[in-house]
Amino acid sequence: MIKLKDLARQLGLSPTTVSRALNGYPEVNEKTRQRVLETARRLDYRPNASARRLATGRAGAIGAVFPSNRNLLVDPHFVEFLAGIGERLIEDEIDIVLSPTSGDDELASYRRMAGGTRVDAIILSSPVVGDLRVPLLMELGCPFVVHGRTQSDAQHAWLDIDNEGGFRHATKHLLDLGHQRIALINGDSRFSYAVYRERGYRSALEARAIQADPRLMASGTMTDEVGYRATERFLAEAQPPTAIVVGSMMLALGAFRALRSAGLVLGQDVSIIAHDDVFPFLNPDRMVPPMSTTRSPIRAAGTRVAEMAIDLLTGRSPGTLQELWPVDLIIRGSTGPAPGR
Amino acid sequence: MIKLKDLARQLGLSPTTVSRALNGYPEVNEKTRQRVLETARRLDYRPNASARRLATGRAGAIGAVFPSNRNLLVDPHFVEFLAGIGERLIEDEIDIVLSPTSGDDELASYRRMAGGTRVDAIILSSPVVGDLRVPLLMELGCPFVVHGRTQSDAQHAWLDIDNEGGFRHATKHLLDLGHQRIALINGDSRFSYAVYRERGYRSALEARAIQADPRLMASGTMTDEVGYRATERFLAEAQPPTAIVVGSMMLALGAFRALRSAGLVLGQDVSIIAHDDVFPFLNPDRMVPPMSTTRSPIRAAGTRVAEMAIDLLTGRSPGTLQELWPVDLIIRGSTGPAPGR
DNA sequence: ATATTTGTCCAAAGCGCTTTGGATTTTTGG
DNA sequence: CCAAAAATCCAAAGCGCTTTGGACAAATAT
Repeated sequence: MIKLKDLARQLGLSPTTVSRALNGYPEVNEKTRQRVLETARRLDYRPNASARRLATGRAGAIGAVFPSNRNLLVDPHFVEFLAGIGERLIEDEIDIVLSPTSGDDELASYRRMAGGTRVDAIILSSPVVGDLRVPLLMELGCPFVVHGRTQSDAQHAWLDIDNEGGFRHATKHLLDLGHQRIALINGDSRFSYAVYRERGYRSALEARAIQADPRLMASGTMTDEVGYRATERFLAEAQPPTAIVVGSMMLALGAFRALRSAGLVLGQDVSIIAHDDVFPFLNPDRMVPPMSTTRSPIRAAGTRVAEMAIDLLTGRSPGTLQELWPVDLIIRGSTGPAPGR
Repeated sequence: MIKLKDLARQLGLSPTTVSRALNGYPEVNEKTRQRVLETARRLDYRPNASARRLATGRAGAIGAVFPSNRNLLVDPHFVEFLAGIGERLIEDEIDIVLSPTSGDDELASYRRMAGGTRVDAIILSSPVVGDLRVPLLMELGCPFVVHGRTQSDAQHAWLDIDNEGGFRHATKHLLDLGHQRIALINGDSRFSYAVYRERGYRSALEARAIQADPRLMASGTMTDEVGYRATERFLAEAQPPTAIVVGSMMLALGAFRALRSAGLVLGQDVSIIAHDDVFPFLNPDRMVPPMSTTRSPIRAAGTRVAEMAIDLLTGRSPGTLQELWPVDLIIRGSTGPAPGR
């Protein structure tokens, strides 16, 4: 393994000059730089990452905590989001450092990451209501970006989608189609996005002076099964819903399954609008009937969040890095007018 | 951010002694060690990771390449496997460094990881037939463990499950139940595990002098959709199969869906045995009917592979780190005797 | 009693890179 | 043509830790 000093000796130059040539500093003759670059390539020189990190004080890595502890389920949303992060970070040759959490000491994982120059910044996803990680990271003084919002007033960088607006819009659309009893299958209510979504749902109903009915509301992990059971429960009601707003495509698959079991036709007997985070393996357009969705690619969010993390490192203040992305409503075959109208 | 020198001054000791006390070396008085440990905790001392890495020459991290490029699909298998890795690595406070791949220069990602002390070892998953990554890593001299096998004779560490045996066993079981036309829905045939599985399937058929029928064989990405389409195709045959061996639960879900669409009853008209990598969100026991499976938790494999990577770093030779795990066959309600028997 | 070992601790030399503060040469301006 | 400015390069001092090779005192052996 060749090192900088070797390379310098090889070239008859000082390590200083070689380092500068390699890192694009101006105080080196262009001809020399080319010579250095060429020789470095030829000798397959790879700078020692640790040494560079120590000298610069930058880790060249961004951290994320692997939330595999939460009921042992590795959320595909997180993974897709991570893929988005990766897409951006690779451009700057920045690594992703994953710190898996064992058990409940999730905060310890963050503490470990933030301390000791392991990473330059941390990306935090799926915040819960009153998330303790945010104050912790603020206290530790580690730069971080949140995917989602916390209710705290802390001035930190975040990127969120307009969950409230999206769900209000979806619910309003169903109301416009004449639906009166509209159910909600939400994500786990501890997560702050679920709170915003419920808020949007409720506000659309209230605008028509409709009282939200707890018997038509469910929440849980975003799995097929939860969607199935919730829908089953709704259909057993004396007055079952004619439309359902659903928090994810996985949940919607379960809901779809339950409808079919009950002999009901999607888009006719019951309408569904589901939130689509856009997974490569789950295309709402290719379903039968195609699924109406509120849409916001979570992968793109990851890419942008990574970008924001990089901005943070170049000195931008966290307060100026806050974005709320709109959510599209895309109407397809799974929504229709309320039956008998 | 307090550093070792500060801590030493604070304690009236030399940095040497403090370092040794902290790292558990014997040549330090037990009382002194306690005093150091206590003060370190009180002052919240966190050693600089880069400095330590530079001094020790170890990165304290293990690398994995994020295969998000392969048709943009982040495989849940990979994620669950990663979770298993994390489970083990956290015990030794070892990070996972994820290097996302952009486009087709996957090899470049490996090269980048292997060079420059970024990681101490690399974990390589889902090898394809004639995988180029293996010779590359051998050439680069970077320790690595493969999850799966390559057909090469290279003496490297690997952990694989007995895909061939598992699928032979499953197929044989169906034959024993009187099934004559047994289909196979396999994973993408470029992956070496798919090759082993097909081999197992074929050998069981051949043992009964049955010719494998290409019209009853399909392969592709492990998604619900692929499973659906493959089954649809099988059912359209003049002589449709009465049983299907399936490469994953996702594929099986699609197959199940197709059977239902065709008005067929799972476990009666058509039997299915699917390979179960054990996902927390997909329980074959809770399906209706429960799904018969060949079972091998991929998460546990991750944990063991991580362990092997650690062993590799403590000097064990790669050739002694090769394990083939058996695959259980678990019979549930989705398998029954061949119809009319 | 002295010689040897053992237990504790420390000074200083790295690890491989970046970066500060010149030194030396070349170019420019008057 | 000479002084000032610009261009080009370098020596050496870190970055914060680990580790080698003692130093010194206390315990043990001779």
